[in-house]
Amino acid sequence: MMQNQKARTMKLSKYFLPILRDTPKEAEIASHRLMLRAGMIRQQSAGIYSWLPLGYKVLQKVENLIREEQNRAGAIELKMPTIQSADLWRESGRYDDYGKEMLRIKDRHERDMLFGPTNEEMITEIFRGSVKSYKDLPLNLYHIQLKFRDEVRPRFGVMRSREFVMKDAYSFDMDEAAAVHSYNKMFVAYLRTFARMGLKPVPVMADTGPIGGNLSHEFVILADTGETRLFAHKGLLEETIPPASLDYDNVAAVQEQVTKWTQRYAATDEKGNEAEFHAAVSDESARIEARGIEVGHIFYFGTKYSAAMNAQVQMPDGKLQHVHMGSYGIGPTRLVAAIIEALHDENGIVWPASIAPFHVALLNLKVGDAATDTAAQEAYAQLTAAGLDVLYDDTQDGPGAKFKTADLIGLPVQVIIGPKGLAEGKVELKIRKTGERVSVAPSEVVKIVQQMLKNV
RNA sequence: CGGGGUAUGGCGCAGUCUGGUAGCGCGUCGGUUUUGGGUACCGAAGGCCGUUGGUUCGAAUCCAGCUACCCCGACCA
Repeated sequence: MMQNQKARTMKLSKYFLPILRDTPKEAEIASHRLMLRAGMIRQQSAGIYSWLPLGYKVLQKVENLIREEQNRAGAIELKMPTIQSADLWRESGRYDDYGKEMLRIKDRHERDMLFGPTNEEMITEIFRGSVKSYKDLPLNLYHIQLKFRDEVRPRFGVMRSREFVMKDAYSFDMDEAAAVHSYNKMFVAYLRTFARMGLKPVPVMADTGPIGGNLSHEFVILADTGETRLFAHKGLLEETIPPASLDYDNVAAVQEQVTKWTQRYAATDEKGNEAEFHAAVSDESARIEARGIEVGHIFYFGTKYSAAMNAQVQMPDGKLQHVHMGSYGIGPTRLVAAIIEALHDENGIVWPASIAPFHVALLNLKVGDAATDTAAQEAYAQLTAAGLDVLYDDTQDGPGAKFKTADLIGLPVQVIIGPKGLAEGKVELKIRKTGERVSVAPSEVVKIVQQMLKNV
């Protein structure tokens, strides 16, 4: 508990935050530029990145928020290895199908191994070894783990990297109807996950690609720099997110949500086309033809893997049945970039409070001045005691530099303590997102900051 | 994999055409100073100029090969 507390708040002078003033030349899009400038990531080789402390903090918050919604929807977390045996993939037939995107390696005994690009085979192997009865269904297992796909052309920083983090969940059901409910639960969980991160998710019909199957949706965040082209009804952007109180076991209620979110036309350019779109949405002003970033993808693929790998359960009538499966992916590393892409301004990143690396940037404008130091230290202690994550800029930098840095790293609320304000008995608070500033008495700081955080 | 480009301190760049042993801005470190939107000054550290080979008395610079990285197209979280 004590250690958690320590890790959550930080003095900048003791932190590792390598801010860059100049933009590295390779960074073409805002999120990549800002992540490098804010000292969140560092490239190690093409498509492979280190996550520096500030970036890693955000990544962990994103992962934890995903966890919360996966757990709420009934999925159960486990952890599978990154290195897999080629034999598993030979069983499903994908060892040869996957091609050069799969990183193949040999161990010291010359056995064929691989760095997993996904885990359908492995989870099916785990399932079939332990689950034998329909009574143990439904089951949804997930993990959050590094993946490696040897992309032909990695680009845009962590937006499309070769090594990346993926949350992948796998559902097992006794028949198609039950499997669709499992699919629907993940559909709802995804909507909630992205919405809680301050995004407007657009679920679009998608191609099933090499994963296979016949029911699939991509969750896309609109952004000009996105690589997915999509056609969608504008109404989707105003649709209401399913509430946390939704009963995930209520099949009809969950279906109702999915129906609401899928009744309007929305498809990627691989699945749909312009003519079809225009026919479906006659009102031109209600059409969105845009680019977006794919942050999640869900599939129902029936018995494709369970049949290939012989994963069966015994049914009530005593007969064996191949289980119906689905898989559900979110890319937390890409998501961090997508959030920045969607939420930034000319001064830097604008984090939503739910995933901000710290809640508060505390700026001491005159380090070394007794009154200012004392006031800042007090504010630091009070905010920390109130359970807020604080990054206290206690460096010797001038005020200008501190303001620029604070705007760049985009913490939701800035608490600004300087001699001018203190002379009037005031501390200045600034909301990063709106730029709105208010001056308050030092004793009010915690209360007002908490109010501000509720709205961002 | 096809097309285009780049490689010089942590970041951004100049120097290459016209060979003579490396420079600027920012950052970093030490000090002084300053402090309400990148404060100023003094001092310091840091680069076998991507790599291998060649030409030459001498190569960051000329020639050849290789490698890495970036950008534009087909795949994905």
